[in-house]
Amino acid sequence: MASKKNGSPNLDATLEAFVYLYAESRRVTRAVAEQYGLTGSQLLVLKMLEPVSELSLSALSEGIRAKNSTVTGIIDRMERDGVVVRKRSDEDRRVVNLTLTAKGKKLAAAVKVDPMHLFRALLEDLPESDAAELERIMTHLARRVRDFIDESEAGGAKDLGSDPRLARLFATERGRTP
Amino acid sequence: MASKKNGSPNLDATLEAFVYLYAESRRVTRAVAEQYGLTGSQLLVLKMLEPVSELSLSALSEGIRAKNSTVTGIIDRMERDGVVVRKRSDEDRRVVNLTLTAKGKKLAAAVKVDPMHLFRALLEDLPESDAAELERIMTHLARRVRDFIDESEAGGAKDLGSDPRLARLFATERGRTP
DNA sequence: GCTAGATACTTCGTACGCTAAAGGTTCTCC
DNA sequence: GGAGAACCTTTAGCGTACGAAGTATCTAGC
Repeated sequence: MASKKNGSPNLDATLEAFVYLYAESRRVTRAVAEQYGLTGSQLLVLKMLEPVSELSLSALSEGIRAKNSTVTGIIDRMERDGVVVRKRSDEDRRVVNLTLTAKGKKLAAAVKVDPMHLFRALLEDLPESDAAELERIMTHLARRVRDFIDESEAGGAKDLGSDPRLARLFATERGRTP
Repeated sequence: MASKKNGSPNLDATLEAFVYLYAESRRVTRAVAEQYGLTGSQLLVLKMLEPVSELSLSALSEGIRAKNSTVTGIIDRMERDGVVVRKRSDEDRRVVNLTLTAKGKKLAAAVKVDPMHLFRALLEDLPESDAAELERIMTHLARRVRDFIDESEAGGAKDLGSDPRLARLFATERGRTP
């Protein structure tokens, strides 16, 4: 059932499922965030700040994989809404630390969901052996991607799109049907 | 290695991997699209139009899970760039059908990559049994999410965020550590 | 045939995310 | 003390996204 006759599993089905889950997770995250007057990114930031006392803007940028200037804007709006406050660090006065306000903490506690909670609920319904398999495979995939990206960036190729290794990875030498 | 002592697999690791793959896939898609003067959404549209002779704007909207007014804008820009053309349907003159121009087709052929191609390459490197397992589990997950969403929407709950069933799914009754 | 309502799409207004480039402040290290 | 690095903000511009309102067209029901 999971394999095709010719012995190779149906990658397209896996990819399709992945794409679908990816698209739907965005929608759901957005819908949930909206209930609390937040955007998807803001919910993400809220949940990243919740467990820590404070976090620098750069650290946050890295966490949500966005540029500093993007995060500045997101934090501007969250500060305007009284959810978060900026505070200059005393150790290093270049650094801006972010903390949730009382309102922000209350909000974070009210949103009893991390962005991927729908999947968490579904994962918890999986047979245990499946969950174990999935964990093993997914973490393996993530590690491979991470290694690849790290390697790319260490090589100084800041523009991922023009990385020759990416081009190689993306080249359709296996001749998938067009 | 895949299970924790108490018998339940480590869902957090799976989720973390998923989130990571999700974020990275966005970045990579974007980077690849950029090489061809496209945005991520435009690449998606291109690849959706490539295999068909024409597609209505509504059908496309549904395909990429966006609203008509959003897609109108995306198509505006792609038409401006000479990649795609609009044509009123003859059967139903309300309908606008979309077709790739010669330039669009050439572009689609040049971008030998669907947005998830990085993952395809990685998946192809997986041991076959893993790929089979992953397919089974992922399609199962996707089916469950899809059923859930369909059911939600059939019930007339257009605002997903306020769907009581979602709220239930998202409720942290299992008491994850905050 | 004609009207009421549904459907397909566009337009408009608003907000957000994202980037590159340039600039201010502060730190570090020689 | 000075050069350069690190952290953050500002600015300008584009693309994405949505809801609400508007136009054109189709379909049912009378």
